[in-house]
Amino acid sequence: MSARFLGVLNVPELPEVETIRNGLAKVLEGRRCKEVLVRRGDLRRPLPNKFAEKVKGRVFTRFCRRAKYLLLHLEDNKVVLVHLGMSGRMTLGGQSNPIQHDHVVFDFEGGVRLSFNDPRRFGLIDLFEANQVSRHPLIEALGPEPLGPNFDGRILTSILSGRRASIKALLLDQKVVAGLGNIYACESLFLARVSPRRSGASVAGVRAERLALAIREVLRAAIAAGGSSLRDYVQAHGELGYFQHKFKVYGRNGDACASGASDHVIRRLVQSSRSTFYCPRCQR
DNA sequence: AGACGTACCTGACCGC
DNA sequence: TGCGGTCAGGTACGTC
Repeated sequence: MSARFLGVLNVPELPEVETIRNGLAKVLEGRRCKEVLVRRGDLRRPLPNKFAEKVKGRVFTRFCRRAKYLLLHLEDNKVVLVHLGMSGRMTLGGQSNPIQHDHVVFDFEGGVRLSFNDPRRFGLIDLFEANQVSRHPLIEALGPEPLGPNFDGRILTSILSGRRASIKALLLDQKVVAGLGNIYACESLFLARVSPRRSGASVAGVRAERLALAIREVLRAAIAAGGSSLRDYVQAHGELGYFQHKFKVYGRNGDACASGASDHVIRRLVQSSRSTFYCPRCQR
């Protein structure tokens, strides 16, 4: 098995984490971890004490996700929580020498190696009891899972009610909707034809319904794209080329808007010191 | 409470 | 070729 990235080229948001979860589960679910090597423990937070000793020898039983968090369940009712931050990747390969920024390396039976690689070290790894997942400080305050069965315009309206900040800033708040980052927040607002400058409270009723549907559609499409390249990857055993698909507005300042209207141009603006890309004519 | 600014971190990119 | 400056953004935290 040649080393290759099971990671992302841009920032990992919900769809990327879901694709990684799926890819890892296929290879690692039910496998015993034989060895853990911590090369750098000073991530966004320090690795838990004796992390390697506690994970070594355990079977990884289930691979789950909440928002942008990976939850890797162990046989002894513990959970390894992984957040990829800005630049984190999970690479899956054989046991060649670790490369730069491979901070934690897991060797599984069968000669499979999982590496947590994160140049900026904005990511983190934690370990705790499985029955504490919903009470974990990083998980507890998260907003609704946008692909969950209860996420719709009604619930979005109630979350946004009374909020005066811009809808764009609010979509980045993980307590409002869990799992969106800058890219899919922009893409969702474009698909919903909602202006990023609107106040949260003004997104209600039909408009909130449109936005909720758009968020789900954008995330589903991205996961589907990730899944299809995952199949290519499994067949080809090469490097993953996914998440290269074109975004409709993100990073496209000055481009023609996808609506096709000749006078519609994508613009960039800065909100909460983050870039927003949108079509001022389509999005109201 | 919520809105905002800043820090964390490093690779990529640009201009000189 | 190299060097310094700037930008990118998820999240935590401090401040008003």
